[in-house]
Amino acid sequence: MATGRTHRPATRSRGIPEATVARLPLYLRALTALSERSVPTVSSEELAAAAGVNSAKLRKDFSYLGSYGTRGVGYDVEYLVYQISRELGLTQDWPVVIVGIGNLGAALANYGGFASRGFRVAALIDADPALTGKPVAGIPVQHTDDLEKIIQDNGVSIGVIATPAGAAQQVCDRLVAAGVTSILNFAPTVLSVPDGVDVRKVDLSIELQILAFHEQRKAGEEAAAEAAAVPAAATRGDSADQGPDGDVPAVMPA
Amino acid sequence: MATGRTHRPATRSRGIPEATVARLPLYLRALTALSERSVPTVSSEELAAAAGVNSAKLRKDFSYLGSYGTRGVGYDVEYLVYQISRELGLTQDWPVVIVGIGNLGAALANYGGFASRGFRVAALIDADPALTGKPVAGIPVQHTDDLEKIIQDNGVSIGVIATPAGAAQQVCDRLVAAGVTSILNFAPTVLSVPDGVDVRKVDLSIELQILAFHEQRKAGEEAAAEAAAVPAAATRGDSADQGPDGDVPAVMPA
DNA sequence: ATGTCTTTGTGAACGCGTGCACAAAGATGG
DNA sequence: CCATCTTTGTGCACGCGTTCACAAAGACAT
Repeated sequence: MATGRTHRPATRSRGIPEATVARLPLYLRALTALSERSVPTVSSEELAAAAGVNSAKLRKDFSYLGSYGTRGVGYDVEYLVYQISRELGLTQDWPVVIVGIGNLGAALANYGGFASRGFRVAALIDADPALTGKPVAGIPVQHTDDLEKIIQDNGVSIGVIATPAGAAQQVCDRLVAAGVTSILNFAPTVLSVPDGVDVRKVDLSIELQILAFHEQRKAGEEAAAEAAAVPAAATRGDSADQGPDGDVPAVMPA
Repeated sequence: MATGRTHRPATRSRGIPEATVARLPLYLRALTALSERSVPTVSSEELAAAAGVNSAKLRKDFSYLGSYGTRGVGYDVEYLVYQISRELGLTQDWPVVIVGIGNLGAALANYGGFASRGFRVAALIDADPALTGKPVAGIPVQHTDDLEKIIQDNGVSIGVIATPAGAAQQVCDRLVAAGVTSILNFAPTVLSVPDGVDVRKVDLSIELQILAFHEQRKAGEEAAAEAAAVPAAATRGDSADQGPDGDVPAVMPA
């Protein structure tokens, strides 16, 4: 899960809870897969399993959208695909610009999951003059100098920042000034934006750090379990073992 | 924010709430920046601003770790960096393998944010024989056939999946069977894993879809505001306008 | 038409996370 | 040594999200 949210606190957009909105794309993906297999209807139980959530939660989520199911039968797959798409705004075309065409930016430009969901990469932008004009994923890279013009000419309202951390805030400011109101930020920085602009953050190293935390805890529990398996008077209690629970005061400096 | 969690429900690992764990890397980043500027101490207010959170939340988060502050002064930067690093398990070395060396995998291999936090890319693995032996980010790509041996020889417990969706579950199963217990998944699929294995998911298109939802809502509100600005009897109420609130029944099929 | 069976939609209870507001703790100056 | 000032640590209340459990609704067979 990408972390960071920077949303208006809890605006309950049109009555749909934020947590539900975050799951709609999940349901949509599962439904699309069913649709491709020409499955006509699906029960909340089946769909929930496919999306990896609790069925009660799924039903409650759908209840915020309306009463789209048929009791005793389930949900019509095609109909639900359409309803969720419409709710998410995917029935319209969203031109997107990607700023910062390094490894990550190039990967994003090549990512297939965008086009299939109404997102169109309108332009790639980079500050390096050596890149200007070079095609990436079939689209020529344009120079940062033209950022404002590109945004306005294409009516772009969603921007993706894949620059180094140092450049992110500056790029963000220019995007916002040019009219962008939603930003997906891959740079490891906290962006400050005016009210009315949404920022979502994806941070790869944060995800790994969270995994490391749980990994460490698992290792600690294992060690504790092993220690507990040894009846009583094993080699223990002496060196505090510096396990993840080695809560040594470590000498407060200053 | 990467979405998807697939964690044990609410195990309150060692008493530290999951939400707090997710913010620790944020604090750590801000603190590291301060440390590089040789700032000796920082107040909860300042640090909270730098990390983009509420200061009360930050203090409560830290209170789960222990009483590491000094009233009237603030927190010692170096000390706190150490404590959070230790808590997250970043004081030890975490060998990581990346499976699937396409655009995204290559971007991840080149990502600098790993090495600086105790993560070491132990190996790159891909199923394409044409890639085998080719260096990416200075590391030669190895073939999927050797996956199990690589995991075991390097004592890897964290795996990153950057393969196409179709291959993800199979790769996941092999990783888990070989001993991996934490997985960061970039493939757009729900992975099923046995108990005791943590999966975190990062899905680029989901993030964009959530932004699109809010973007659409903003456009709708704007339109509504404009309509409201016109006193009363404007051209309205006729075609339902098909705005984001055009909740047309749309003819239930089936 | 009536009964049975399946599955939805939701009321209600509960738990987690957030933020306020303040008392306790320590620094600092006289 | 005392007063004042700053900043932490936390008790408390509130709201969101999750889950249970069940009544209502419709399909389907007889």
